[in-house]
Amino acid sequence: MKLPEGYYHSADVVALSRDLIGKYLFTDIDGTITGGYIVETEAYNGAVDKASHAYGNRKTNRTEIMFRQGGIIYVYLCYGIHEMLNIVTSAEGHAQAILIRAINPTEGIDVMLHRRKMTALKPNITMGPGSVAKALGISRVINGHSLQSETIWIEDRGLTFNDESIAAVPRVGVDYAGEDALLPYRFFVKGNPYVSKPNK
DNA sequence: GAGATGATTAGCT
DNA sequence: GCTAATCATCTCC
Repeated sequence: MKLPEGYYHSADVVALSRDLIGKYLFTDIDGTITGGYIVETEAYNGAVDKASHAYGNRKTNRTEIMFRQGGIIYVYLCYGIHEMLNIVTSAEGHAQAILIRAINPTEGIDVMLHRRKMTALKPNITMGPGSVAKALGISRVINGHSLQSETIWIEDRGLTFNDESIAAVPRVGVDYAGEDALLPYRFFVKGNPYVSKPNK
C-alpha cells in the first residue's frame, strides 16, 4: 500500500502533483498515527521555476535537500511561524518538489485537534500548508526523512478523482515569480471543504 | 555581522 | 478585507 520509492523518481513533477490528489499521507511522530488523503498540491519545478527556492539551480544549505533523489521530504519555515511540508521528487540533481497544501483528515483527528488547539473539527484544521504541517506534527526536525520510513509515508488506498473533479489553476502567493506565477501548477479537489481559500 | 524578506495564518474590523 | 505576528535563511558589506 505504501507508495514505492520509484514512484517519486518521475521527472514530471506536475503530473505527480496531479496524481498525489487522493493519496493518503500519514505521520507517526510521537507514537500516534495521524493523516488523511491529499486534496491540494502545488508543483515546484526546480531550476526553471522562478517560484521555486531552487530557481536557477541555486543551491544552499537549505535547498540542498531538494537536489537529492526523490522520495524524501523537505520541511522549511516560512514567515517565521509556519512550517511547510514538501515532497522531493525526480532524480538526484533535479530540484523538484511538491508542496502539500491541504489534506482531508481521516486518522487521529483528536490528536490533530489537540495540536491545533481546537475543540471541534472544522475545515481549517488542515486547510493551508502551515496548518497541514502543524496538524500532522511535522517540523524541521524531520527535514530530509525518507517516505519509506516509519515516521512519514504516503499510501495508495485506491481513492481516485476523475479529471472533472480536479481543478488545475495558478499557484498561490507567488506573484513575484513573473510569468511562472501563471502556470497551472496548483491542483485541488473541487468543492472539498479542506481546500484552502483562494480560487476555490 | 547586519538588514531584508517570504511557497502564510489568524484574528479583528 | 486588512494587518500583525515572528525568525531562518539569504545577500551583501
